[in-house]
Amino acid sequence: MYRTNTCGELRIDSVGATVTLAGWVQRVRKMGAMTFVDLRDRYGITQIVFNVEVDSRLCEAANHLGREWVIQVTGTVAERTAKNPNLPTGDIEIIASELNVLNSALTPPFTIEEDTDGGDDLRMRYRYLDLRRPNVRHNLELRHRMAIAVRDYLDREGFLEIETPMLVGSTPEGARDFVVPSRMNPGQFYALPQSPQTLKQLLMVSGMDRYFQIVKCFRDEDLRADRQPEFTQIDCEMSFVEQDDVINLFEGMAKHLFKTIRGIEIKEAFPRMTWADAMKYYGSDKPDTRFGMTFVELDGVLKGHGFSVFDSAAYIGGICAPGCATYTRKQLDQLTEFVKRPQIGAKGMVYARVEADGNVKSSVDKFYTQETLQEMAKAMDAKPGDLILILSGDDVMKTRRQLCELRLEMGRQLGLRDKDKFSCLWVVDFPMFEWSEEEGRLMAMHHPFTHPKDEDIPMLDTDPAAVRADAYDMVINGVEVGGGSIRIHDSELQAKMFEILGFTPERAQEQFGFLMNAFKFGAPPHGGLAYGLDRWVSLFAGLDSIRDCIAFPKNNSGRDVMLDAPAPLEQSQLDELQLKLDVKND
RNA sequence: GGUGCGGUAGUUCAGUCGGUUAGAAUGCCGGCCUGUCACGCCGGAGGUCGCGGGUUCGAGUCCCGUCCGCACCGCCA
Repeated sequence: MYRTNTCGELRIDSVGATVTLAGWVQRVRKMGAMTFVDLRDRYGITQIVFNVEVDSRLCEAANHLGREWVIQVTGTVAERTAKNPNLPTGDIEIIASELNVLNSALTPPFTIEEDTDGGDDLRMRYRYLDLRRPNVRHNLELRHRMAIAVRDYLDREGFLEIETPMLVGSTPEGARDFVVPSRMNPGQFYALPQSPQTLKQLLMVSGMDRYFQIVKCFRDEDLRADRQPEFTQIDCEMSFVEQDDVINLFEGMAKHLFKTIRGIEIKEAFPRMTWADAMKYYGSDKPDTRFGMTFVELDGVLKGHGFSVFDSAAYIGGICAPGCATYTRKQLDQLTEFVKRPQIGAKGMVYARVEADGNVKSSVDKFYTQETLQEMAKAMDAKPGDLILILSGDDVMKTRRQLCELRLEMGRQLGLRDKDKFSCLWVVDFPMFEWSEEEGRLMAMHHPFTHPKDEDIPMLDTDPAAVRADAYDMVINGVEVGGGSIRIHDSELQAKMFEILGFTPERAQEQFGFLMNAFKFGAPPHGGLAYGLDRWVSLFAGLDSIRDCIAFPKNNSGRDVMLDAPAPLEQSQLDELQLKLDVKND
């Protein structure tokens, strides 16, 4: 038996017991005739004492232990003379009578502590050491607890967890596929699923009624702090439901997660905001609603006064930053620089302070009378001491996105984006399609299986761009944590959708015939939703990157630097697959 | 595909206007120390300044290229 107890469980009531512990050497403190060793495992840290007077040879052996050596210690639990209140086991220590080195270890390249000195790259290269650190481990423990809570909730709601294949067919719409060559079918390829979308719809045709799966999805697109090429979805689908049924059930799941994981009880229903309002008031389809500063459109007030920038603009919008009239010229210049950065792309920024006496002083005073400026302040509900920031542009959507960035930056500067505060909402009534400049055609905003709003179906023929969808996203603190839709279950409507998306009937049949054919065999009305598990965990753990809650993530270039993948194949493997490479090196 | 920031000791970083032997902290090694827990004190070792080229009497520092990392834009039905 390697151990009788873990390094995290012994307390004062065990004093006198003989125990054996095993773990990693966190630190050795030599005091001369006495040596302390902090022994660590997943459960905690326990202090081991070696004393020359008790056993000089044992103490000498302890003096030669290195960091991260794996040892086994037998001894007696004793009450400490000097207790450590920072440690759960801090009231006791083990007076060692036996020491067994199970394995020595090289000195780790970075410290295995709460705040490591290792950079991201090094941590990923030695991820197995990084995972020994308590905060990374806590994230994985949180992830585990969330997965358990999800299964618990969905099981009680009658959902079946059903696995769908990882080797599926490539689909043209959506993200790029990761492809897998088939040896038995030379020249042909599987694709890894971007999501189990069509398969879960087929499960509804099968009458499974309520399905879920905690499942890996794969997308061969560029990475971000919140995007990995393989990520985990809580994927769900239900039959005989309308939008409200799906929203209510998964709002219930969100509340269940908040309660069981964060101890936060949310009684009231999540607000619902139309996509159009989200764009109008926040300039984003995933607004951070932890704070206000919503957009006010100022075209009516500020146009036609001879200021050519505004007079020629298609959109003028402002936000009111409460109490920020004290911003210095330097701070305002920095904000202007911020919105002019290439990633944001605004041409400039106009500001106006509401002074203590109610007068408005702006950077464009020479174009506007005090009366007009007062009218603007009133439209924005600005009070003395407030600061008004205005952006304009000739593209409404682009300018709103720029103003969105400015709003988020102001929220950050004013400390309004507290990681321990949560603001949830549903964004609903997404447009069915969006125009793709690159493709020169309409693309499905959600996906091509999304049901249009019943009242908008007549517009499919006349004005498809105006059609709204039965699609919904859940947004928390500006993070899209999940989304879904009611699906089309009628083969003719599905065929029409492909036609609008520019598919020939032949190609639609070739790519999605299996689905449209299935719909002809009695498909129930159905809909569903997928939550992003990585994002949920990151949100609850307050992480800046989803990498910190994934055991073995990829780096910015999609590489696993520990495994050194991807990597070239052996020629023999290529031969077996009958593949010839033509790699361009330029 | 693009933009920005970064790459100097095992690690995290500093390094002025281009100028003598490239520093600090931490880690590592050795010594001292009986109540430490970020122990303390003394001593020591440790450098291809990412790589290649250029400018210069002289380059960690300036220029060009390149590789790598991070954040972002495009992209992500």
